Amino acid sequence: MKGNKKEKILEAAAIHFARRGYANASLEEIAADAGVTKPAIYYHFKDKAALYESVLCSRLERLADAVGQAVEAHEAVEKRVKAYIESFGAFLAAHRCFAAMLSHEFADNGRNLSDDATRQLSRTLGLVTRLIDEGVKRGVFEIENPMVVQMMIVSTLINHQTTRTLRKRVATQAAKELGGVALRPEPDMNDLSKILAKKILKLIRKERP
Amino acid sequence: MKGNKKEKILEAAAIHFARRGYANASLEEIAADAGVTKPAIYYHFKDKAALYESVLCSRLERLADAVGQAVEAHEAVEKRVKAYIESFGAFLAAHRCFAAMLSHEFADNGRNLSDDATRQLSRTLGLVTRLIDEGVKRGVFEIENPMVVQMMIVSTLINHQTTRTLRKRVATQAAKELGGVALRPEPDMNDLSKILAKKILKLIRKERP
DNA sequence: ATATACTTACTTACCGTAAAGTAAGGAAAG
DNA sequence: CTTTCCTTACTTTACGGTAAGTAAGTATAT
Repeated sequence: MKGNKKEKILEAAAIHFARRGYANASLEEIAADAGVTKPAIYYHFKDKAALYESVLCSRLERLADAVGQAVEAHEAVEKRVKAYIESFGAFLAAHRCFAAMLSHEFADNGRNLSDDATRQLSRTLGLVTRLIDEGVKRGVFEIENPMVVQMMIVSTLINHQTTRTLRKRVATQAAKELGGVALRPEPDMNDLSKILAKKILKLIRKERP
Repeated sequence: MKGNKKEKILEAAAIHFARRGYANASLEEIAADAGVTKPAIYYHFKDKAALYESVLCSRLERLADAVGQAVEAHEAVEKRVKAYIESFGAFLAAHRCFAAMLSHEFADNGRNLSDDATRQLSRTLGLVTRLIDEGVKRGVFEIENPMVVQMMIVSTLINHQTTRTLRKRVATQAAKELGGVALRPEPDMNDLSKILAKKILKLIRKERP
């Protein structure tokens, strides 16, 4: 009898934390989905917070690694920014629960982020700021406030993923209201990150007349 | 003594719903902050959902009105888009709880949005899509997917407001990690919406060479 | 080889707390 | 003296967490 139950718990926990956020996810439901009882969770994890930490931190770490590697594969700052955005998008597309967990954490002002989680998150967020600074220093980028660009990249990517079904509901509502406005097709995550990368670069590229 | 307690309840509720989201806001705490007891809430509102609805819907309605009026004050599509973004930003700046409530709702996929709330939200979100379409039809804008632009505008504005303190924490963390990187000043909401409007217009404006 | 001791990986049954919601009654205003 | 507005005291439910027990396997001693 191997410890595959622990993996099952982690998988179920990711789904529930993504759907309801930390506080509203129920350990009983997580246990049920994992095919165990609640105390089995306490056998593997100290408490609810430790389970959450385990689920979230592993992903934050992998994200920071993935984005870091993607960026390092290029030399030119423009390519690096493009790689950042696209690899961020690819990661979110591949780990669907993760964007929702981050979204809850953002809404909660990081209430449940441990120091370790904060550190991993800052690895990812700090990188784009450094990239932009680098570009500005080299005279390739021109920008008023790098913070704004960071926000545009990160929140667009994350919200696109998490608000998918809500947007559909709102769009349906709007179509009904205005009568016969066609629902338009939505770009998937990889399309989005490509479009976004192009647009962001257009925004920050220094124009040389 | 007229029903000023009801107003107090609504104010306290807005703060708590903004901080913790619908499910995690406690009626007991709301009542305490409003200077009444919990059953007083039940005297004025049918249940928790009705209180939430009342808090959220009034703001969604006012937002849709404010943005609609700001847009109608202009003729040219470019000015209209600018007015949209800046009035949206101004509204968020003036109603600080509101962005956080929306943020929670986004993270929750609109789980607690009533039909009425969804309708009000779609008034605001649908408007920007129509503006962009209009611009494209008139040959002023050029764009691959209006959805992406909508996301960039709305999620940037909302997340900027709600993640303020989290960003500070992350930035502090990053500064410590890298040693001596200066914390940069953050734009306030009105600066942000002005910068954002300029950038978004730059993005979607059709270039005529 | 087999009995003993111990560990792993759980389960059943329970506790304390906090939350939504309610029943019943009281003060104050007209 | 009735309506409005609120309180005290309660019920119910769901949750995080725990105490205690147990089946199955492993290591050790004889």
